Amino acid sequence: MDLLKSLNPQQRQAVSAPSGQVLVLAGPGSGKTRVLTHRIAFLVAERGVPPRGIMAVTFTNKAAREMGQRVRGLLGNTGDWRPISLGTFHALAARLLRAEAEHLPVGRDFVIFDESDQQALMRQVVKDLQLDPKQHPPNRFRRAISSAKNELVEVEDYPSTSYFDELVRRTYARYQQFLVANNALDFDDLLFWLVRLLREHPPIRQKYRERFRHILVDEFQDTNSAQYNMLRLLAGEETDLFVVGDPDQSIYRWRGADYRNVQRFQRDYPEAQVILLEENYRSTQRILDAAMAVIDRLPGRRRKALFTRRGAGHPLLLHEAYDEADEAEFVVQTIRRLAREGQASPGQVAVMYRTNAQSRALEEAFLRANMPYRLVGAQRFYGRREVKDLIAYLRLVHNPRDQVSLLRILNVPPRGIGAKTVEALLNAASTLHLSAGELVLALQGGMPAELNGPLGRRALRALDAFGRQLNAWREAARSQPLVALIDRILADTGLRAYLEDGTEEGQERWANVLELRRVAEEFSELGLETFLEHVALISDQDTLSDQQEAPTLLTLHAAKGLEFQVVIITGLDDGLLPHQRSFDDPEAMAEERRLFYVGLTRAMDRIILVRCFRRRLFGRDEPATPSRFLHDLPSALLEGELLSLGAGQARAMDTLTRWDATPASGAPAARFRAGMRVLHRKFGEGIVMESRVEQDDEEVTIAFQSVGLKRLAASMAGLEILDDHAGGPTES
DNA sequence: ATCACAATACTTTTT
DNA sequence: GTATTGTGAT
Repeated sequence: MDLLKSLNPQQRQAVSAPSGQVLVLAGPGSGKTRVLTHRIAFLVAERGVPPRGIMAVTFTNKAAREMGQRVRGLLGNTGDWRPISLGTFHALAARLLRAEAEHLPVGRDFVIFDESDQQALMRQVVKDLQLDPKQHPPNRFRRAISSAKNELVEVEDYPSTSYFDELVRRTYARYQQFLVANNALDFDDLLFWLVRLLREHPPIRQKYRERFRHILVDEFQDTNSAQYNMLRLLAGEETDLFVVGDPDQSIYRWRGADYRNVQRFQRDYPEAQVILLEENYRSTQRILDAAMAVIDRLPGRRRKALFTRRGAGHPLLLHEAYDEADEAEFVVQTIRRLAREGQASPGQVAVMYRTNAQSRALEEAFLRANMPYRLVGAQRFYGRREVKDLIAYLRLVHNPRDQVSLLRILNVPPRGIGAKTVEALLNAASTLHLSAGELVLALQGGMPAELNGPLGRRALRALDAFGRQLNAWREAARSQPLVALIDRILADTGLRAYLEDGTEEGQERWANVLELRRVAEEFSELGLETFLEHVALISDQDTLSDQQEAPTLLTLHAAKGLEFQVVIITGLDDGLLPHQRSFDDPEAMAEERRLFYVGLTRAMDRIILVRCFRRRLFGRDEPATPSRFLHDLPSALLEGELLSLGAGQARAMDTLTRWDATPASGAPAARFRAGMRVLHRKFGEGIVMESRVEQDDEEVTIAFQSVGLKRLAASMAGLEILDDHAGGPTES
């Protein structure tokens, strides 16, 4: 039949495999997405499976959307079409949990806490338990609890084998209490609670087993323990389970993903059919050879012989730049050149990097060259303060028990509710056994004694006014479309005037608010709850628009599942890729290697690798050495000046060690020198340890008798020179 | 209560 | 280089 005609024998075998358990181990570019979409279409068209009975789980929402479109394309839009359930584990869990909310400690209107909400909550926990946040960074607890949840470890089961673990145990318990009080679940809870629900309520489990007779999972190597357990619970004897993955592309271990789920699957389902896809339809052979040279150094894996019929192709190009700016400039020029020579249009080029911070230099170069670009990264938008603020308003309207959101916006823009007032409010709320949000809502002119006592008239009036607004918004949420609610909030709070402070930045902030409003317009029919869920579960990849004819800038992680004609990987320095934080952990180093492998295998025709001698890290220039992964690439596959001890390296060393006494022209001469005795109006007397001339100021490090070492900006500090015993010019 | 500036601490990757 | 917290002045 038509569906199978365009496939190779292995793909065909997978697509038409009998219902049961199927594990497809697919190399990069082997058409695994095609296999999945064809399998779904095959089930519907050939086996007569109702689309409603199919659950397909992808890694990102974008992948889910695309898969839906592709399946629709294969089936044609005729007939009585009902949408297939497609989604990510988190979106799926959120949906099922809302449907079964009576079994949860939170209401069906729960909100989803993202990482920054989790952090805010954890700060409250640490404060509540009277721990010193300096000594016990809330973030460490957050992380420990997150991995515990991913491993399905309950609070009671958390080991207390060390002092730290004991603290985690305590914070974990309190953190969960706080979440419930906020009527909120965090990312990890979504999975954890669903597993619990399915485990403890056989009727519910049975219901979904009957509903979803076919479950398909993409990117199976990046599932974590909770997800795997969820899968096992959802799949009964009768379920057709079809998972696709590539252990070599597992890059989310740090988030709890465990590629050993692939082995676990084979152990748990010994009958499962295993199908291998090795033929590559994406890359040229040189690219595959390079990728294999990198990945084959990993021990204990099943080797894949990747091959293609696309021919040898171009060698990989290696370039060493001087610094980040130079690196970025090279990237821009290369894209220009490729376009000029007709090799690749800019829209077919991807620029990849290990850390988000690296995008800055690149963006600057693109802006300077007046070249448009697409930046993948939801953080950039949804992480912005003003965007988060507006979302917090909406969340509070939807769920007044959300204290994290309440505290976030209670005084933004300033409305006369300061720290004292907040404290009194929280105390009163806990005495009255209400959430702070509910208390504010209940005020309506009548003040309980708990607030009347400690607070002055002005503060009471401010709280009351806010309560009235919040009530009005809740009414608007019930009766009016989402955008009307947003407009009402914006008008009532005067957010625009607050944001637009006359600076360019202020304009941009307001523009971001409008952009969020525009996104909300698309959710007018779906409503507030769906909108909030969307913004909570949105992924980086989701922000990649596919229309523009511009190069794509993205992290290597975000590149998973994508392909480009030309891939430029920047920052191939040791410490960046592999990242320094992975050095002492072999498993983490293996993951860095797989990450590089993922980047390489995104390319269809060309790979360009770039690194630089000096890199700005921590705001300071540091020398960099070439990535150790570069040494694994056979030189036969490479083109361009060789790394390490080439002429360039010698030049760099020279630059690094040369004594340069003459300050750059235009820079002010240093006023302070090591050894000087100086007087500071607050810190008193001290001795200058070091002085560095910055852009148009001087950064002085001074040892004070009173407070020890301080680093100050000379122009701000108001230093008085007592005497000048300095020996000579100080240079770092 | 609010602002402005200064010091501090932290940046791997993200659903 | 950035986000958040802390401090002193108004």
